[in-house]
Amino acid sequence: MTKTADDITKRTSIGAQRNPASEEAILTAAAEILSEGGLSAFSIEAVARRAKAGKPTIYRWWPSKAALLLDIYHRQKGETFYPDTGSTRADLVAFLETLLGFWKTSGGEVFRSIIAEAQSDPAALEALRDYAVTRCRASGLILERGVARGEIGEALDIPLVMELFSSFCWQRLLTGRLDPSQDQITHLVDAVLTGFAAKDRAAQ
Amino acid sequence: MTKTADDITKRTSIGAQRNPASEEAILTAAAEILSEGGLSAFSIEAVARRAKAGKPTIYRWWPSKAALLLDIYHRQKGETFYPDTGSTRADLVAFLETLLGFWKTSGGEVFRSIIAEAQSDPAALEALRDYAVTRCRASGLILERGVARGEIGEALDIPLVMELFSSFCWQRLLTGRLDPSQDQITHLVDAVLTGFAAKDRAAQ
Amino acid sequence: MTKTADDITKRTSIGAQRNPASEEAILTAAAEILSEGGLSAFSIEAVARRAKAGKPTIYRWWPSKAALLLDIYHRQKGETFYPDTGSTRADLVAFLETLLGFWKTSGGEVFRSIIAEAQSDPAALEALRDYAVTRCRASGLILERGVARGEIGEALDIPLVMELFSSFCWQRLLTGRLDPSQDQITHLVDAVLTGFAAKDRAAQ
Amino acid sequence: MTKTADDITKRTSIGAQRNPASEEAILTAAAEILSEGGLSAFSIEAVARRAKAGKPTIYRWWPSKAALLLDIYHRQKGETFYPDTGSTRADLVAFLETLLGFWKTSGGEVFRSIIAEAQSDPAALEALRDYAVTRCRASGLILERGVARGEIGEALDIPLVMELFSSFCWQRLLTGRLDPSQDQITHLVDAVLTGFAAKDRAAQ
DNA sequence: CTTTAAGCGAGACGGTACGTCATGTCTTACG
DNA sequence: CGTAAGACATGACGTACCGTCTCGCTTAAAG
Repeated sequence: MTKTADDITKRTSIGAQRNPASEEAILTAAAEILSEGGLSAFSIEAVARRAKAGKPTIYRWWPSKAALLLDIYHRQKGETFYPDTGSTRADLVAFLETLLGFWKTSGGEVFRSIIAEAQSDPAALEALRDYAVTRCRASGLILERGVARGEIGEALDIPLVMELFSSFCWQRLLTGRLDPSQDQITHLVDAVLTGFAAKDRAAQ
Repeated sequence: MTKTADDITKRTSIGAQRNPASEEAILTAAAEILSEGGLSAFSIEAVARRAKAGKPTIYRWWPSKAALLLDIYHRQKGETFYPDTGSTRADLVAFLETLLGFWKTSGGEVFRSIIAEAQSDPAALEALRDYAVTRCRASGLILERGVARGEIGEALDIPLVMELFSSFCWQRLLTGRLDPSQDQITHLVDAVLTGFAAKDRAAQ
Repeated sequence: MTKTADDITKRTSIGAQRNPASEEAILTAAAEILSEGGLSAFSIEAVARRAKAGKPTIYRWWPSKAALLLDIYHRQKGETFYPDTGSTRADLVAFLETLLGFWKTSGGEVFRSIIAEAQSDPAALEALRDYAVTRCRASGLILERGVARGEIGEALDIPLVMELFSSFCWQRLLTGRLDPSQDQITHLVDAVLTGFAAKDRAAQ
Repeated sequence: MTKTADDITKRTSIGAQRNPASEEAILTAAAEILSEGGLSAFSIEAVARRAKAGKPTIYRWWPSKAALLLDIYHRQKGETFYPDTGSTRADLVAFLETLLGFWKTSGGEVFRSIIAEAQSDPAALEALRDYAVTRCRASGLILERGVARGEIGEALDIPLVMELFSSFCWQRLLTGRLDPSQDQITHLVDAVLTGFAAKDRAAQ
């Protein structure tokens, strides 16, 4: 994303249809404001000012602050791939590292803003809930592959366990601790994967 | 807490010292507003109005909205006990159920407001981080007892694992899904405790 | 001015331009407050409340309380005419009576508020000074006609003398004594016009 | 006025009576604030802060801001003398120059604050009115001497004419134009003293 | 080939909340 | 009882955003 919100010449209506240049400018401006000043600097006014857009234009297409935030997030995230190394352990470690890494570099500010916004906006809450559930199901792919390989028992509630892992990332994001060591991540994955109940008991 | 913010007659200064009646009235009013209208209804103005207190009185003692929220939370939470049933599994299940239950009935609205607030207030973020770390360490008691009993290996990073469990609760709180079934909780505890890697592999 | 600030139904924006209905409502409300409660009741908040206008709308168009007061005064005063009876003496008497009369019935409260405000607001002070100087020059017309008629010598510093007469009115306004008798006014005009130095000396 | 409000060591109650040191400190502090920041900087809070006095101490002895201002003014003004040069004209010129000069150097800020305050405080208005009337009567001494000398006819309403002169000074004070030239003052005095009606008419 | 209808920027509108300041009253602790 | 100190309820200050509105325009599609 090399171009910024400033490189407009003069946008105006292109007829009775949504102007992609305005949409572009608004989303870019919004993302910039968020990354520069955080959620507290993020207001519809500020976005409109920066994007040189009218406020009604924003309200026309995004009913709330949260909707705008969600749009920014999806545009930044792009496609999500779940690496397939052949090992559930490695896949899980990669999953956690990728997510935390993405949030650390760019998307974190946006996503934590979405979560914050959802706490006072019921519609945003619902969107967030749907998103979270969907993501847990999608990322379950990692464990499903493990089941197929016979690494994991079939009785496991896969989305529930994936929720556990993603929750850990959420909590780290929300408390500003996105930098767990490589060791911590592998330790965590190992602990959950093999269970931390003493092995002699498991052998009983 | 049977009495509400309304049962004051006429508060005034009691000299050059903090008036406990005002503090009481403010915290009560704040808690009521939060539980009735959620975070979006929660403003210093509204608290002052309801508590029949002056805004400066609030700002004098609570530097920010977040500080007020934290105070409310601590007052509602009271002492935290970690049940000791003699079984790590049962202790963990009880821990999760207690936390989710507390959030479902009263404290949840407050705590999710704190998290939201922390996403735009650096000081609140720090307070939240400290609180989260402290709580994970404290709740580690459950696993420490397990280690002492020989149920759990000594190599385990206890706070990290407790973080996992509490994160799950956070995520449920933040997505408005505080009602996992009893089964889900036990399933989750079992999965993590015994590991979900297929047992024949563990036996290898 | 028969209609009051209350007879609005529902004002709103009429586009990116000043809404005359709002301006009207604000000025009317401000004038009413001033005449009912005096300067101490006059606050931007109170005006906004009564005019059912937003505070920012007031601040957008009137940078200060003083600016608002000046606007009210000009609107109340309307055009100023200096009667031409053919006699300087009669013109001066009429001038004083008209000014004192106007202040007694409606404009006095406004003008003394402007003077008060100017004592703590440099911009208002400047506006007041300009106004005072301009008015003294304009009312000099009365004496200029006298000069043209040969009633008054040409060497007289006309604005300075008019300042003297208007000052008298100011002082009466500011000390709440707007009711000098007809006799006092004529006595004053005569004293200044013919000089109060004993006539035998003038004849020397 | 060499000592300032700061040279206190530690004032406290001297028993059940007014503490002169506090009174002194309060008046000094008030005068300093007024001369440094003008009326807009003048508040009971600020005075208390600077004088290191309790607010109730101020309220106990001065019922209003205006009372405090009046006290400051009287203390600054000291005794008033009306020079007696043997010539009414010279006496009047000296009177105007002395008054304007005093206001220019020190007392002006205080007096214009009193006038401003009186526009929103009925009690202050009354005090100001009484003061103005008294002063006009007292300064009438100048003209009374002229009458005694035969310079001025006996029919003149002396206080009314003195009001005219003092009004001129008030107006200059209130519009921030305390620097009329020597010429203007003498011109004014001459104009009023000898009358500005053309002499040929007076001779008719 | 016009009309029409929607989108656009701009920005004013009535509001609400912000965080700060001053008001005048009150109580305490001390002398 | 007078004092310094300072907390209290109240309410105005001036600012920032909110979400809605109308303006004057531009342009693609419908008649």
